[in-house]
Amino acid sequence: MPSRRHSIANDLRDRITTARLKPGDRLPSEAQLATQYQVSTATLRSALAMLQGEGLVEKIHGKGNFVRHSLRRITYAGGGSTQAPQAAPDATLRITVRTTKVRARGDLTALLQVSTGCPLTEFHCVSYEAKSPHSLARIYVPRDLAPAAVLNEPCPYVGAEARFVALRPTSADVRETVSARLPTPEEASTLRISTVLAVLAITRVTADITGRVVEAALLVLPGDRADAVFTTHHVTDEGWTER
Amino acid sequence: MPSRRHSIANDLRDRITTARLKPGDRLPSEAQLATQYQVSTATLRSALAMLQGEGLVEKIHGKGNFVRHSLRRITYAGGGSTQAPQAAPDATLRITVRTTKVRARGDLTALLQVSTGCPLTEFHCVSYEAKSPHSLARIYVPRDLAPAAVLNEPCPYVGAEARFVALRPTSADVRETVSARLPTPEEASTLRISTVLAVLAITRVTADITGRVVEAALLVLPGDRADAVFTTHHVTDEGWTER
DNA sequence: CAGTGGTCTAGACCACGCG
DNA sequence: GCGTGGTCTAGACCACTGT
Repeated sequence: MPSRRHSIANDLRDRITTARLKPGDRLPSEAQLATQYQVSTATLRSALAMLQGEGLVEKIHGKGNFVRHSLRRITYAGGGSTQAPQAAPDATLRITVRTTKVRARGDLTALLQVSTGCPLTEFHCVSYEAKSPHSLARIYVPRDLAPAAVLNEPCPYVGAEARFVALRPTSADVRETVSARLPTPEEASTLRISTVLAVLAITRVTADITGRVVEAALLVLPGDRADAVFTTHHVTDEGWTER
Repeated sequence: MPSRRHSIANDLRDRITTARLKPGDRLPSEAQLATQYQVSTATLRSALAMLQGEGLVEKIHGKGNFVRHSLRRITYAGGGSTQAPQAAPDATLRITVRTTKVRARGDLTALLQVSTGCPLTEFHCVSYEAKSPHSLARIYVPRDLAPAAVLNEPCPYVGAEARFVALRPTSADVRETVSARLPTPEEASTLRISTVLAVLAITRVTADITGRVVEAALLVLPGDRADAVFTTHHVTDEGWTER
């Protein structure tokens, strides 16, 4: 038999998916809902937690629980983004970039294959779609190979690597490691998602033909609306074919 | 100031990562821990929930809380697995396969590009590493193109597609869609993971050179120890165009 | 300030695993 | 049966958001 919180979650989920509760709507307060459902506030909150994990509800401290806007799905196109632009053509993404100079340490040294203390440029990018945080990226580039002209441009998290490819038309290898985890508290607040909503974490390392790593990107996408797509064309005789 | 449950989680996490609590160890009962930390059971349980989400602790109803064995990391190699076998060379994976005949419905029809009711063979695979559930796969193949000899073999979730490639040496396209989410209750119990531990869900669709979809695989990997890796070798002389 | 969610308590009762 | 975790209660007090 379903537990109380499952029943409540199911009921609220129904009301959301059948649009009786519409995106942006504020739910009754937790105290009111608890009274309506004849449960304690703790039980009601655990029901809401399930809906948060599914990305249906967003809690805002001091304001209430809101039905999330069903945002456009985010598609991250793997393989170095060569096949097509991955943003929807009509997507209006606003991107904030914070550029800082840092020095390699910890995992970054291994990713970039540089020694500890190596000077790097960090791009801390947050993209927004209509005020709603959309994705998060930290991109690291060794400072000795980043032309200043490139570094000072606004840099979409998906575009930095493409720009470098354009500048240096050598072959490059891209290695993308994808994992699923819960967000760090900081990531959760930046993306305005619940700490119980899984994120897709992509680590992308780009190397030039000499094997030198020219960029490492740590991307974080909200799991409720992000997919990473990788398309492989197996080749027998002829060269690559474009889709 | 960190909340009580954060302090407790941090303390227990320390005791686990510094091996003062070793893999397989049973923690004191929740009531005992609550007394030790001078908190209520509810607070203590929420601290344990954080550690579950990180994959450090496994709760077993009626038995206790256990420090998880740190299992070998799972690496899923994308790109159709042509470059290398993705299982560690010394991995001892035991795989159970349940083969059933089903008919296409719902999302499957779109994935396989067949009509509703089309006869399919479903492979329901669970792989184990030393009794510990490791990964979960549901693989669907249109029944009219699956040689019986292949279908009756034990079929590792990673190997079915490679086997088909070997049998039919035509070019093939592989499209892998990766997402992060919380497991369904069924997936959580099969993989013996917490329902708050994110999973990496990979949908892999393989097509032959004619564009016919020959296989759809739905893979679920525990997020605390799985990565999917995609490697792309860019070729310059072949005429890629940017944007 | 009033109203909201966030944390926490000190219990109760139920369901599971094992001897 | 006993000890374990799973669910739930009816509060209390704190922190944040708006007026």
